[in-house]
Amino acid sequence: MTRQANLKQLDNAQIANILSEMAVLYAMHHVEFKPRAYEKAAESVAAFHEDIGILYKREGIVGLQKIPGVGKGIAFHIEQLLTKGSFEEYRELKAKTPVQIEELMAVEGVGPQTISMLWERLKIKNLNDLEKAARAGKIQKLPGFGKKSQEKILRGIEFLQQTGGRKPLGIALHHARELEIAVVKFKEVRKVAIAGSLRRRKETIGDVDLLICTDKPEKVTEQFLALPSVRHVFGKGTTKINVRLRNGLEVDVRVIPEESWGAALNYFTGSKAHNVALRKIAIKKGYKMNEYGLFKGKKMVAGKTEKEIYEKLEMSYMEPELREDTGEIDAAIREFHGEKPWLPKLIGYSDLKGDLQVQTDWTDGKNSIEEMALAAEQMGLEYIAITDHTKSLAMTNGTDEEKLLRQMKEIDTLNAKLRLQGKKVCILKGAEVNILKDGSLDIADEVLSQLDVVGAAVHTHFNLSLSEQTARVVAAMKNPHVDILFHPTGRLINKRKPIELDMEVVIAKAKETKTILEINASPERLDLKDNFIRRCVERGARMVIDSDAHAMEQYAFLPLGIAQARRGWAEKKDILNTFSLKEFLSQLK
DNA sequence: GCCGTTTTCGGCCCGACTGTTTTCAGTCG
Repeated sequence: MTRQANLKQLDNAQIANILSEMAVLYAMHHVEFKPRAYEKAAESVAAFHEDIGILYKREGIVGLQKIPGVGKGIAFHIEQLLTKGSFEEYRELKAKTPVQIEELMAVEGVGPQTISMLWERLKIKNLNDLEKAARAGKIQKLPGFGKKSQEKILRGIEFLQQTGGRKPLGIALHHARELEIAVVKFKEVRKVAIAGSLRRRKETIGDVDLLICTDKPEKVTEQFLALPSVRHVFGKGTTKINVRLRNGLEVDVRVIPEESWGAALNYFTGSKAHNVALRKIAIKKGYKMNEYGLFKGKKMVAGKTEKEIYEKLEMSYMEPELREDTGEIDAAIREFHGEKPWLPKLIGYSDLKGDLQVQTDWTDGKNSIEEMALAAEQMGLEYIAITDHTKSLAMTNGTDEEKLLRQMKEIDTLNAKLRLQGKKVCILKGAEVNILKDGSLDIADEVLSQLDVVGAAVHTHFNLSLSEQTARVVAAMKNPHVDILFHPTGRLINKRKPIELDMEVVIAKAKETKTILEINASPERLDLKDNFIRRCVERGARMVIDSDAHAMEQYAFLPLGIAQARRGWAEKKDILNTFSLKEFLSQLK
């Protein structure tokens, strides 16, 4: 079993990056069909629910071929990546074109053919070279290029340097909704909708797709371009405009006629993979499908609503969060024909009854326990757990045993006061206990046993090896007082990588020890992320969705967590804080 | 290179817009 030994530490994201580089390299050399094959494989690897290295250790090359879009050829390449860190074709192609593909591709408007030309003619290898060449006016002299292409490249580089490309869901959603409100006020606008990855609630957003339904496209585009929030116009046509807002967000606007509303909504919501799969099915059934509708010959047979399109294709309606071509279409077809397993009945956006991670001014929160409780009641919650940080997290003024006991008394007093005032919200005694390097906790069991709910979390030693980190977290889950594992992978979106954790083991142990895994809804965390949530659902491990609020207004994070749960195919029953207080408490250890 | 309600061979989604052209390639979603 040579494959057991000496695996290079390549994670899914790194493998996906190399496969996607292969796609570009083949495209640069005008190889047909391979680019799409590699790109598809890269997407599945990036979204795969398990660490591919672990999958390979367990099941070998045959296991790798279980990844959608990965056949014999690419499985072999992945094996090479895992065992040797590279593979022949990759080395050869890189030798021919030794350029920084990922950073060049990130520039808006730059694709494989441009990169190829830049290398051949100007020996441009990276973003730095590109910027210099553009500033020196060398790009506009290339065949097929001109002054405008050169300026576009410079703007693209500037944008990348400012933003790093993608914005967290929470921020993009907020800005997009403001825009939606502004547009809906235009007189000639009949309907507005946010589409794209934002409608699917992906954790980060490249740009906003805004659909506008109107009979007067010229007038509406004119009004839109005159909005004070529009800073720069990249392009405008009769049905499509592309702008950058003052807040840095890039927006694609499509103007849609009423009869095509559903087709356009479907088309621009994506994902691309979901669309491609739908269109293939449409073709098989003798239709043609585009953003204007579903057509039999020249006759439009559906398009006004998404539902009627799906029905014509003999599938049930799929919620936007499911549309990633990861099994939802098969499930929708089965459901339409009355066969199981059906699509999940996703947890709804108003299904949460509690929040199990709330910090207060006892540590690093902004508001008092009482303020947080009253705000929770306003949000329609029935219970919250106060989970201030514990002592080993010195920078947050963490609580020790003595302080925790005092806080418990205060919570008793407050609960009594709230009852007298006729309030319904109940405050649970909790803590966000630190998991120390060896998996033990920084608060004594005797005190933990007096709390209603105990959350444990990793806040230090992020760099342990896979086996050490997994063992550490499992040890904490085995503690009979630990009810919830908070933000299990510790990642910060666009800032900090997740800790090395064997999630298959963590999920199995969570089930075994009756430890709940948290979906932390804080916009910078969204941890667990969607693919792990889906794995928990499949394995029957239980979860909660928490805001991790450090201030009253942060309960508004909860819908972001619900969105991730929906992307992970979670139903109400999978998320324990959809239960009433009594039911919830009965589920704890 | 992948994949199968047309298939183990022969296909592989579709349209808008831009820039530099004068009929189209490249990029994007």
